[in-house]
Amino acid sequence: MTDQERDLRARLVAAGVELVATGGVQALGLREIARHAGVSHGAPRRYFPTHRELLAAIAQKGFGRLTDTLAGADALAAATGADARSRLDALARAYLGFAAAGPGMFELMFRHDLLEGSGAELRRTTVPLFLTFVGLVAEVHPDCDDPAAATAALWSNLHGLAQLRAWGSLRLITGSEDIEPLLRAALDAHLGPADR
Amino acid sequence: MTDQERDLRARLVAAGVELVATGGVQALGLREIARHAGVSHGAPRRYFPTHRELLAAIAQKGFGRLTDTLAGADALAAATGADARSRLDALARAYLGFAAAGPGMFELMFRHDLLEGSGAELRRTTVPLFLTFVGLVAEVHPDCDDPAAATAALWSNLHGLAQLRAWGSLRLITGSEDIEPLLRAALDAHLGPADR
DNA sequence: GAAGGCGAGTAGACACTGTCTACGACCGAC
DNA sequence: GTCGGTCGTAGACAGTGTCTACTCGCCTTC
Repeated sequence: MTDQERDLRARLVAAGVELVATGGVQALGLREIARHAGVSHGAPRRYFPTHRELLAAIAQKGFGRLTDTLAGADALAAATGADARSRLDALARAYLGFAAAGPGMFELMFRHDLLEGSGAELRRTTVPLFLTFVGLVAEVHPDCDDPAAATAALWSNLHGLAQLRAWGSLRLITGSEDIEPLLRAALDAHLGPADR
Repeated sequence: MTDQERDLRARLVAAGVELVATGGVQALGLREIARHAGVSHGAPRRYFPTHRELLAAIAQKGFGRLTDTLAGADALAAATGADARSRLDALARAYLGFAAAGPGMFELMFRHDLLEGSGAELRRTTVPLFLTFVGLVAEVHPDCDDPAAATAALWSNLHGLAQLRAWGSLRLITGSEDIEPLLRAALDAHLGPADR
């Protein structure tokens, strides 16, 4: 039994991460998480006064993993001597990959009705990451007078693509589940065509 | 007492539309909708076997209104002799305006956990509208070999912007709630800079 | 006109949820 | 050895969505 297993707080969060991966957001009932962690339904209250605070902690874990995923992808791209455009490409794919790998967690992370109050606090984790995004965009568009706006526009496009796919709307609209041409179109639009 | 008030099915949907506008998705409890419609909690079952089917009907109303809103905005723009680019501009603003005017309904419409099964069916309403989008994009980009992909990319960007704003992430990232520069950046990226 | 059938809505039960409160077991400090 | 505090348990409570009688009023039919 590791320290992490001993600490109920961490155990509850881990149980939530596991549950949301297998059963989606609706599997994240307070009692269900407690059961999965092997404690009674009243136990979580000691660490999380309310159900939402527990969900927020689980989502926090998700934001941490997203940050790690993106940072890892960017480090990998940078290590191979990729230019800014290629690094943004890698980041975008890592973002969409994260959403596709854990759609339940991805949904939780942006369900502000479940995280209300702590939502903005949580997403603060991704701000430093956003700044590296901005730096790369500024490198691609040296003459852009508002790189933050351009980056936010690109960021929101990735978000939209991730959710279009999660909702299964891609097939409805384009007749195919393949997100690749859409991602390429989005990146080309925001960053200019890739020179390959 | 109008016909609509007499027909409980329509009355329940209307109650849901009203509730989601004032109290958000979490106000859409089955019993709460029934109360608001002035009937007992068992009554909806006659028309909607399950809670989700009632929610789907409410969301359907939302998709209808979105379609009307966008069609109205486009008709207005077209009537003033606007070119394709300006019409897309108007459509984009109408889309974001719809999301901002009724964030609860907008959230419901894309909560696939609540609408699962009927979600794709619902969104089918917007497909014809999407096709007019594609036509306008093809007009702006006559040499584009995949206008559907380009349109889906633009569409997803608008989606992302709407949700970034709904989550209050704009201030977090750009330091301002103003979506205008982001919308402008997105439209410029996907459609080229406006010639004004 | 009376009787039977049927559809619409009511009311209660059921299992479940999140929250709250009282209780008990444990453990280190004095 | 006893006290105090922490941690988890167990039950109550109001609320939920679903399911199942049951009632009432209307319409058809004889």
